[in-house]
Amino acid sequence: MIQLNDKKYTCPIDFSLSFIDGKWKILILSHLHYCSNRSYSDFCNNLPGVSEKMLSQQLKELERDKLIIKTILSKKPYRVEYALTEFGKTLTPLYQFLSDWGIQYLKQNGIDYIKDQHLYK
Amino acid sequence: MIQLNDKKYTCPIDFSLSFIDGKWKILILSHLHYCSNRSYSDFCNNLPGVSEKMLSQQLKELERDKLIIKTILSKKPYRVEYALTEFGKTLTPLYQFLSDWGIQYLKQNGIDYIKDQHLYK
DNA sequence: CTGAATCCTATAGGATACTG
DNA sequence: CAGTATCCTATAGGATTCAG
Repeated sequence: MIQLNDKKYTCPIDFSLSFIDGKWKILILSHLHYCSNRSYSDFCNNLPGVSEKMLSQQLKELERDKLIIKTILSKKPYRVEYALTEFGKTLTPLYQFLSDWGIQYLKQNGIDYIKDQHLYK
Repeated sequence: MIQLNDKKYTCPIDFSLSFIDGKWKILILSHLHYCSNRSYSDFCNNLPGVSEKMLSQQLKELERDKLIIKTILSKKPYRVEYALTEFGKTLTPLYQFLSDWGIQYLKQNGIDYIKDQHLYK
């Protein structure tokens, strides 16, 4: 049992997972990976089904864990943008793998995501 | 929006995640990766905190998704063993990365998991 | 030993309305 | 635009007991 900051983890993987648990975190991170500097509403529009509550909650946790950083662009009109930190970028192989793995498996099920990407908007 | 078998996914990553969601799946899979052919009670003993309900539920889903396979070793006494399928092994980079990433980050927090692994049993 | 079945609770998560 | 706050529900998940 690993202990760090009053929390316990059964193994390193369990520890890693603690950064990316929650329904939307990996999707938020990967969106930032493929398209950096996104606004709050960008996420709303590109994460079908996310509720505002979850979005702001997960964004806050990701920010707390230093995986993303929020920059206030202007006070009025109030504008912000989110981006991956250097630390958040160290998870790049994760997004990449999950994406590649999914694409490959979808292909075996007759769905060519790359070729027909425009269909899946 | 990608549709497959009556389910919808926002992107390939979302699709991949559908195989590994649930609190214990990745840990179960990684345990099988590092130590193949485990029995039901092996999991009970090596996944601190897992309830029997969750364990059997997640094992069943993993089996349904063809990521693991259950072999009945003997009828009486009733004995089984679980192992990764070839398909399940295609997720190996995932376990590996999450493990490496966690170990590295732990190290930066003064925890040398490799060297002191015996302490974390 | 390997689970399935029940029952229960906490929390994840959604919908909506509101604020600077 | 970028969130908060509130209220509500569904489900994840735990504890325990039972069964082949």
